[in-house]
Amino acid sequence: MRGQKESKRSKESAASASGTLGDLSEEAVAKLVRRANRSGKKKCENQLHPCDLIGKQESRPQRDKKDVDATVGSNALETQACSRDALQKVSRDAKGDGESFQCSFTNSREELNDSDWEDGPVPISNSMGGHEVTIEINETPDSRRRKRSRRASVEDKELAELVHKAHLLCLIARGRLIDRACDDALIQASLLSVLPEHLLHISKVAKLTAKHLLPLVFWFQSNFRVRTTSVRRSFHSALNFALETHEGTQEEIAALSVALFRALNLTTRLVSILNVASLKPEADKTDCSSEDASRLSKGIFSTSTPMVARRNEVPVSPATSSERNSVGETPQIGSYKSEDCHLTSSETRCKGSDVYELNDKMTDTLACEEWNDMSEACHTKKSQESKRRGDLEFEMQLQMALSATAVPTAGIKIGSDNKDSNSNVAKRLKRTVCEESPISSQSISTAVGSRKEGSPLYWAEVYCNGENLTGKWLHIDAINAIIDGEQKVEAVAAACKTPLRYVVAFAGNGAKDVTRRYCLKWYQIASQRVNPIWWDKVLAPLRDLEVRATGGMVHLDKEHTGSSSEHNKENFLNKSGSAEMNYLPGNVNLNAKSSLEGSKETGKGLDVESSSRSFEIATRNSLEDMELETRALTEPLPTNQQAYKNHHLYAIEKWLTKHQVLHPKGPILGFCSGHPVYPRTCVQTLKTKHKWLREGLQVKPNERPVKELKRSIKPQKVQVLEDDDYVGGNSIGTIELYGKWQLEPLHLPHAINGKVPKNDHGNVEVWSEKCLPPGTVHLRLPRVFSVAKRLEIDYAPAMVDFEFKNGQSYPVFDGIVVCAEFKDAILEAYAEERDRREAVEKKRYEMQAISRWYQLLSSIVTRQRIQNRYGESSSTASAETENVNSKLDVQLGGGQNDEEPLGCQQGGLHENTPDDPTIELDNHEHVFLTENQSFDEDNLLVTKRCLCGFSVQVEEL
DNA sequence: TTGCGTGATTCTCCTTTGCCAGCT
DNA sequence: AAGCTGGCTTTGGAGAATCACGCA
Repeated sequence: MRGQKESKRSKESAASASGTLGDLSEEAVAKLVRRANRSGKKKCENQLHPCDLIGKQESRPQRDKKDVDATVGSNALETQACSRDALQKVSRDAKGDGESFQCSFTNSREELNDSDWEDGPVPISNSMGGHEVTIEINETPDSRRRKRSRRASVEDKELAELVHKAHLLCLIARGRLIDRACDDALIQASLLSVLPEHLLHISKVAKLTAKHLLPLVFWFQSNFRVRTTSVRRSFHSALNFALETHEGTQEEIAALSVALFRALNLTTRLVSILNVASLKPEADKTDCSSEDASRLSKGIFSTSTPMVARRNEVPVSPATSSERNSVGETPQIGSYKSEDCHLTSSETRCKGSDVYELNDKMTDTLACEEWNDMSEACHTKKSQESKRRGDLEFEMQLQMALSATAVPTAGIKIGSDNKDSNSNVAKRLKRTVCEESPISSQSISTAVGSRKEGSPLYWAEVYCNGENLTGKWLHIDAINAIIDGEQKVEAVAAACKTPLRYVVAFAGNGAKDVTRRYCLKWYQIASQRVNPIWWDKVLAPLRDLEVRATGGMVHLDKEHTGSSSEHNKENFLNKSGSAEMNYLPGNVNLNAKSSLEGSKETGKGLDVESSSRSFEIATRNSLEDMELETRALTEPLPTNQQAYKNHHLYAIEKWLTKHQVLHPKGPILGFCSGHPVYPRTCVQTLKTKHKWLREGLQVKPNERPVKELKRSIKPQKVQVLEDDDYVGGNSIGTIELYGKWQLEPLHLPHAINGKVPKNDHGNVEVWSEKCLPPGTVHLRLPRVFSVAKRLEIDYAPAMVDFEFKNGQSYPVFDGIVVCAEFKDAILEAYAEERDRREAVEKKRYEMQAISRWYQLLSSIVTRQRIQNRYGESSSTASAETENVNSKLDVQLGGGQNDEEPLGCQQGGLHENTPDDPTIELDNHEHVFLTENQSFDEDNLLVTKRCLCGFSVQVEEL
């Protein structure tokens, strides 16, 4: 079983290793669709639209041991029909679109789970048919226990990973599409045509800095606004429309800003957070409905931003903000202050309640969009009546927030029927929305951010050669007029519950992962990202394209380079360091390591310090790689212990596994809850002697085991172990573990005089090439041992693995190990043997064919004889026989020139009228006399004839 | 709200060198 | 008679991973 897994893994890795981006995506999508189709049947049973709930409960009243007392109205049939339709729709979705399938599924499950909001009796009034349906659910005391969700199986995880990968590829494709649109000459020219003349000079600035970009960004932000509604059309035409109306989705406005920067000859990237489906099964369950609903309507990227007006609300601009303040809007949620520019975008952008109500309804409506074909009635009912407690709480939050901030509530439309319940809910609400807060708190209320709305998803990066002496990619969010706010992105995204797992910069139809620039807590997202090898393979071709588009040479001024590198380093440290971050990993040489890894990755990496001595020119790309690598190595120490469990940089002893040890035990980088923090590089994995042997290493003499583990002994094996010590330990029930520093290369005995050194079992363990005794070779050929035996050459069976069957391990052999000098002789003999075997096999095959032909012909003859004797009695049988004969004539007799796949025999069968009329056909036995047979030299066919006129053609072998 | 500790549950890894009947 | 093939009583325990819950 493990072997199968490994072969599967190796196949996958081989496919991914050799495949192009297209292959990778094709493979991932194909797998996904296969899985979706396969699991579709299984899961569809559980997938019911929320509107199916009643029907479901009706049909299975005892389900989950809940006592359901249902008075079913006359609409039961309608409900059942709805269920059927829903199921059919789900099946279609599963075949057509894996993602929507999953989302719909999750969505429906979420709805199901929402029934868990209320405990105890739940009266549900059904207004559809005028009949009341009352369902009382009495939960048993241990129902909470049972609610524990089933843990994700391996299959679920694989499916989630496939969805994740496919989604990533889709998002990358989308990003490239937008990036291409940003390069459109017409759009760029149009943008330039509306740009004030004084801003055109920015393209001539020699040393571009954030300050130069400030007026441009302000102008853009005041002239373009974001709306949430989008029309289904191609992105390019949508972009044109947005340009025309100065209004568009966040995606479009961000693209326009990038196009504008590019039109001004600024090296610009479009940066996007790839808000991808979770890698872990059902992790998105709770927020799938809103998120996916927005995705469904707005394309793959959802569009929203925290600081912009919604819907068709009057755009917020610096020019108009004062007016708006005068009518009561609050000061704003999100203003960033640039370190360099002290830029403040102090605008009033509190989200109007009507807007949010719209969003709520939109969300619900859109979530149902997938379903609305199924049942209009169900849909209507849902959208009108299924306001959940979360929605009510949210509305109350808004109401309280607005009253607190004196926003006119005229536009707020909270249903009067909900007011009572709202007041109850409101008692529990202590937070207010839109409260003013300092910038450090990111100015985003978590109450608002509790939804995924409002997360920054798009921005631009402009290369400013005047920044940091060596140049710098500058974060510019033109939608919100934020410059150099890269440190804030993570916090804002976190506040909006948008995981910052992938931040990708697009340029020149390529892409580059720049997540490191925006993410300080890498350890938190590392586990949520896809396998880095796969990700690197996907991005590799795109990275080249991106480098070609944005790469440029950076002249490092010798006078300043040293100081600039120091400055950079300090800058990184200051940005990434926290109060607890007083140490760097002691054995990590920042420059050396980052340079090394940067070089590995790009092949062009240059160390700033070394470059100050030997190079004056570095590429932008290499400098950026170095910056990102430096960030990777200078993460602040996490403040919670559990983060150290799988942290890539740091470790605390408490969270080491039993096979891990700290060596050397130091330096201590800091403390977390009193536990000393060590560099992860100090963590060494321990293995038994036997395990090291498999890697071609052996323990040095006189080395003591670092650790001894107790070993559980199976009862039936105690006896065995009493007689023979376990291979990894020197005493019963103990496993001795050694570290890598206690090892040396494996020294195996040499093969002498053609004798292969064998182990106690008379074989050689070949875990890898390193495990072969010097002077020997491993011949992995089937039955090669017989050749060696025949030649009387010493050999040893090569044991390559263990197979676990029936509770026992059995060795798996593959080929033999022989002395190298016999290799050629054995291979030669093996080839001869193989030829001989093939010849024998061929002969056997031909004989078999002849035998089968003989059987066939005999049966035909017998049949013919019977036909001749009894044929008159049955005209039907006669017709049949005639039919058969005619076919045979064509296939056998008449088909002399036809190709015969067997190629060994070809026969013609001719039942003619007897030449000699005296011959009795009834008891006649065919006799083929030699003088009557003829030989066709061209076709090598012998025609044998009987006196009765019967002839057979046989191919001469 | 976040983090920690604990307990419950589930999953994964590790284990490790036949034997025999029937068929060719 | 020798060699090959395939089926057997298809483990079970430890530890890792994950989740829920209470508490601070």
